[in-house]
Amino acid sequence: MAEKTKLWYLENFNLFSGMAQQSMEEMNRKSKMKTNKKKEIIYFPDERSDTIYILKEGKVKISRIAEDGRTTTMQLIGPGEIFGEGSILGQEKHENIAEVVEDAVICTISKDMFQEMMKDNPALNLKITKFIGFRLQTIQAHVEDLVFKNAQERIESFLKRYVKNFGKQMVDGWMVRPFLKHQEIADITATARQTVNMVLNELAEQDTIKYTRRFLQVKNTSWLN
Amino acid sequence: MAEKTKLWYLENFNLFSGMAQQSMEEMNRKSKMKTNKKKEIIYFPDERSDTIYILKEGKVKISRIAEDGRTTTMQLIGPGEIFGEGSILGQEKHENIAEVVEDAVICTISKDMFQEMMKDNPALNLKITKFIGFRLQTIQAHVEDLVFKNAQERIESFLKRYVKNFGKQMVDGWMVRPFLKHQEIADITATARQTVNMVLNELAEQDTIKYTRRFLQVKNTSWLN
DNA sequence: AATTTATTGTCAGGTTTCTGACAATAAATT
DNA sequence: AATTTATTGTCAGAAACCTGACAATAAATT
Repeated sequence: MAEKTKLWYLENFNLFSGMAQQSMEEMNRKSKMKTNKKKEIIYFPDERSDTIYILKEGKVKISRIAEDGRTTTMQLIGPGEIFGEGSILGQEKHENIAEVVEDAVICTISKDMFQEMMKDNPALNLKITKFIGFRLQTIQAHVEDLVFKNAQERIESFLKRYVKNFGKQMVDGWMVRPFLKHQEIADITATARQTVNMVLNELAEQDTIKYTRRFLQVKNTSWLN
Repeated sequence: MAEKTKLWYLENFNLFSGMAQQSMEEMNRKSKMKTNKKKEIIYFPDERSDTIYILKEGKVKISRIAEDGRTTTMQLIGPGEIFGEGSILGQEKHENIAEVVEDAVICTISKDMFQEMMKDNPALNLKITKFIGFRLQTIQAHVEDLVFKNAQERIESFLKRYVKNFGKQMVDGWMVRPFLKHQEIADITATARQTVNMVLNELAEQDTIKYTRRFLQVKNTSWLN
């Protein structure tokens, strides 16, 4: 496999699909690419937000911490998504923590340069706009889940989304690897670790899923809806 | 008091402050103004979203309904705020219901015209951008409240926000009028009507607030933080 | 003013889900 | 391979809050 240059990443990015060659090279000049290991923190709450981040590989977790130390995950960012979008929405500071949960390749570009590019690139502008709209919808769906669904339903519908977003279809159902710790699922679904354990084993019991600490396999595909 | 023309409203709108006279008149031509009575529905879920709404007077409630009929309020829109912003974020359909909860004066403009205006009006563009960022923050704060706060805390912090947003400062504390039904507060805070009742009476007990069905008064101002 | 309707007040279960505690297992380290 | 550490499995008890039921009060209607 050929070495992956930053331009290679940018070109394979649907955010930039259809962008002129010239703009592409401009983006390449103006952005930086970095590899971040698991557990690295990309930004903290209260840190100034003047950068936007584009994730090419890996996973990043966007979360919040309460004063008493409790934690909740707002969203999991996967390849092809941007984060830190608050910077282009005029937010001075980050409210969230962004932490790498699977070794990541991240492109960064200063909000000023990005906005400059958006100004004379309507296609990019439109894509960002749609992305923001999508983000807004996602968070509203999160609220809806918290209000209308019970713990078991929240856990199940998260698992479904997780598999659809990050899994691969195989002969014997869907497969995601690596899997998450129960505590991580609990943080995402606003439940307790023990409840996650219970739901997971119930699903395994009825042969809907099979899992170890390393992978999650959905055996009964119709469960995915 | 002079009759309120639409132009009068537009000019007193901070969304358009600093806008050129010419653009102002263009906006006036392109938008419509309407008065909506309490309980009128501005839009339903699944309705096409091709309009943006600017609220000058009154209150509008943005909410969601589950299949089983349960309801939750995502936000209360007050004078000076826009809603239906999904239209300019590329969302085909509304996910929410927008319902007038206090007789309202609403300006509407088609998303196409609005985007046209944004294109050659950087100041307007910036304001909308910031507004969207603010909306995103608000919803994230909603998630945070649901996860970290218990029912009592959610109700209290909603009351504080409500008073700060919609109340007037008086010699003897803050005053909001009209007040909300307990069920409405329950819908906003994702609690039960009876719990709202309990919290409200507890606060009245300790002389923090005083309320009837018509108004809410905060007697102990330090409670507001 | 009398009557009807809507909203608030109160209370007793009942449910859901969390907490804490510890054992069992798997993974990582030595 | 043996030992240490991290994660998962299991359970009992507790807390928070909801549900349902009905009475009391306020508002709206006649």
